[in-house]
Parts: sequence; structure tokens; C-alpha cells
Amino acid sequence: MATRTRRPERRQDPLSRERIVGAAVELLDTVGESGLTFRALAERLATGPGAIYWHVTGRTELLGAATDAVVATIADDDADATPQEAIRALALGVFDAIDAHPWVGTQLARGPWQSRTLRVFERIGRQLQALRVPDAAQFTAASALLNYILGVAGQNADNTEAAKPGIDRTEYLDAMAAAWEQLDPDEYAFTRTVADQLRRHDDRAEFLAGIDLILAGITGPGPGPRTAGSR
Amino acid sequence: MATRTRRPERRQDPLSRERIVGAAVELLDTVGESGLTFRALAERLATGPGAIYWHVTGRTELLGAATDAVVATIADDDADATPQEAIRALALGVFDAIDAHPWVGTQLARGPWQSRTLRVFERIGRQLQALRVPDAAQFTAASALLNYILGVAGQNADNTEAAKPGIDRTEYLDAMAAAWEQLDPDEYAFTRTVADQLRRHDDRAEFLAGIDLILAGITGPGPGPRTAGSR
DNA sequence: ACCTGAACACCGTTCAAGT
DNA sequence: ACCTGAACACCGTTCAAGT
Repeated sequence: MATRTRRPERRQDPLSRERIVGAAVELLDTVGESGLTFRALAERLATGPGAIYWHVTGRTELLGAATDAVVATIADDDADATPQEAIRALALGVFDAIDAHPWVGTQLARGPWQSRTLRVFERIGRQLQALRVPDAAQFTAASALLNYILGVAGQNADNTEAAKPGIDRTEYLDAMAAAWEQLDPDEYAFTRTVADQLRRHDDRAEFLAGIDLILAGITGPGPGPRTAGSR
Repeated sequence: MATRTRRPERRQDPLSRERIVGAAVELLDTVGESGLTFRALAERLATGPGAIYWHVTGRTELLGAATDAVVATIADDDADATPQEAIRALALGVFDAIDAHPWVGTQLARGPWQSRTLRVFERIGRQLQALRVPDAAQFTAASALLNYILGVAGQNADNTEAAKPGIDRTEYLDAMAAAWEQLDPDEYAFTRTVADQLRRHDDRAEFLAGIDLILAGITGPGPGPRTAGSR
């Protein structure tokens, strides 16, 4: 192997959409959505801001492409899993992707359903078919699951971004519990009764519990498709 | 043509947080979130941009205050309603508020749970107590409902904003149905089977159906609190 | 074809100065 | 106490000019 391509450190690897999106993801991960600047991005790519526009139409598209890149990372279905397990795994895949890249949550929560979200919709729908949910109920069921997932996505995005460096999640939840317990007993009777649960709160588990609740409603009780037995 | 003295018309009603927030809501309704500018707002209030900062700490707080103002508009619970009815009415209240003020959806979807969303959480929770959902399950159930509502909120926000003036919702859904039917049959088998339903899609009804699905999961089948009978 | 970087038309926010 | 508006430090985006 005599061919020794000496790499000129960082010579003009020609700019490409791929490289741009990759650098954007890095920037978003390290400095957040407001840190994704054409100037910062250009510097990281050792070029001028104008160059980026040759490969990408603007900031919105770039943000979308970065989101797509992360979402594409979510694992495929396990063929051996039950439909419920597959849906849980998919939902957790989205959850974890957002945990690792909080800005993705904000992005997904904003809709409208494009390729990114449509892919998730498709995967949920297939599992619902496998669950023998009646045709007429599939759309509603898939939408409900997806909307729930996107709802949590949006909430978690800011949670983790707000938690920034210093305060970790546990401290944050403790503080929240304390705050809830100070609320007006008349106006916030219910909230106060559940405040203490925040101290034992597990975001992931809670998220999954919500998925299970909706799944129960979907498969659930009536003369439905497959009453119990699930789980 | 006796051009008479210009009456001050809009004399310095002294600036106040209330007036500022009111003007912000108007601006947001007419020109969208990107149109809420300190300069535009100042002009509308016949003052300079700096003046606003005396009453409001910055753009983020202003956006939050505007959201609060709209959310405060949602009707209170009807004391005679069943818990399910009350939850549906509340959810529809949020839905309709976003329909009238699309930017509110984006705002709510971003979390974190503050006074705005907490109020909704509280109201849901109370109805769940009335439904005799077991204590240990209340938090999860209320969260699931709220997250679903916020998920739809985020999606609808952009739908309506994208639909802007020309294209109305029906045309938009028709176009979406057509697009879905063009998708790759292998990759989007499920999505294609439900595409046609978009042509008969009713956002409001679909939203409610999702609520009912989750409610079914909550009250649903097991040895639960009040198995059937509900509705 | 692709890249450069100055220039344009904006922003949110600050702050000395006014009343 | 409250308001004014110029000024500051940014933005995204465009575009003539370069290779």
C-alpha cells in the first residue's frame, strides 16, 4: 500500500450537501438551534456563507435536512417483535433520538407531516394492521399515536435544552415538585396531589406508559379486534 | 376644505403591559409569528421600540404573555357535564383557540409546562379524579391526554399557517391524498391504503376521536375503575 | 459548475438622554 | 417613573465577481 494519499489537513474537500448537513447537525448539537448560523456554519466549513446556498435553499430546508438525517438513524422494526413491542420500540427510537438531539423535538413538533413524520406514521400503521385493528379505525389510531409522540417530542425538546449544563433532570424535577406544592390549593388541587410523583418521575417510562394507554384504547375492550391477551 | 387641527386621535393612552400584549396578539393574528417585531409593535403603539422593554423583558416573554392571553379565553368547565364530556370540551377549547390563533399552537407545543399548560393539566386531572381513575394512574393518564393535545396543537399550527390565504383546507387535503397515492407501494403500503380517507377528513372530528381513544384506554377494560357504562 | 465575501435589509436589545 | 430613538451587534440572503 504505497499509495499514500496525504491528506492536506482540511483542504477543500469540495462542499457537498452531505457535508453541510453533517456540520449543521454538529452545530445544532453543540450550540442549539439558535447557534445554527450561516456564518458559523461557513466558518466550520472553511468557506463563505454564500457558498452554502449553492447546495441548500435556505435555513428552513437545512434545519429540515438535519432533522431527516437524525430521524433516518432510528432503528428498523424487529421482524420478530409483536406489534405492540414494535410500536414501543419505534416510539422509544424517536424519544431517544430527541434525547440525544433536543432540537429535533422542536422540529418534529412543528409539522406538517412530511417525509420525516410520514415514515413514522407508516411504520405505526403497519403494526396496527398486524394487530388487526379494523380498517376504518387505523387512521385514527395511527394519528393518535403519532400525535402523542410528537407532543412529547415538543415538550422534551425544551426540557433538555433548558436543563442545559448545570442543573440535571433530577434536580429540575425536584424543583418542579416543590413549586407545584406551593400552588394555590383551590386552583391547583389536582396538580398538588401528584406533585410528589415528580420526584420519582422517569421520563422514558412515563412516555412508554402513555403509549401503552393509547394502545389499550386501540385494542381495547369493546367487541374489538383482539380484546385482551395483548401484553 | 378647512383642514382642521389634527386631533391626536390616539393620544398617549399610557403604554401598559396589557395594551402591549393586546397589540402583540393582533399582530400575531394578522402577520404571524415572524411578523411580531419590536419595530412593528412600536409603530402600532405609536412609540419607540425601547419603550416596550419597560413593560416586558423581551420577545420570549411577550410571546408567552400573548399565548397566555389566548389560553385564558378558553371556557371553564360546565358543572353539569360528565367527566368525559368535560375533557372533550376542554380539548376542543384548546383546539379552537389554536384554529383561531395558529401561532398559539407552536407556542404551546414548545413547552415546558408552565402556567399555560399547567392549567389544562389541572383541569384534565380533576375530571380523571371524577372518573375514579386510580390515584396511581392519574398522572400518566393526564399526561397522555395533555401530550396528545399539545401534539395536535403543534401540527395544526403549521397546517393553518401554511394554508395561508389561497388554498383552503379541503384543497390542501385533496392534494395530500393525491401525493400519498403516488408514494412507493413498498415503502408506504399502509399510508397508501388510508390516503383516500384524507378526502373525507375532518380535523376536529379526528382530534376528538383521538381523545376518545385515549379515554377508552384510561377507563378501559381491565378490572379498571368503571369499566363500561361510560358513554 | 462552484465558490467568495462584501453588501443589503432586516432583526432584538441597550442605553444615554429626555419628560 | 416612563418614554424616545439612535446605536450596537448581530442575522439570513443575495449577487457581482472570481476560479
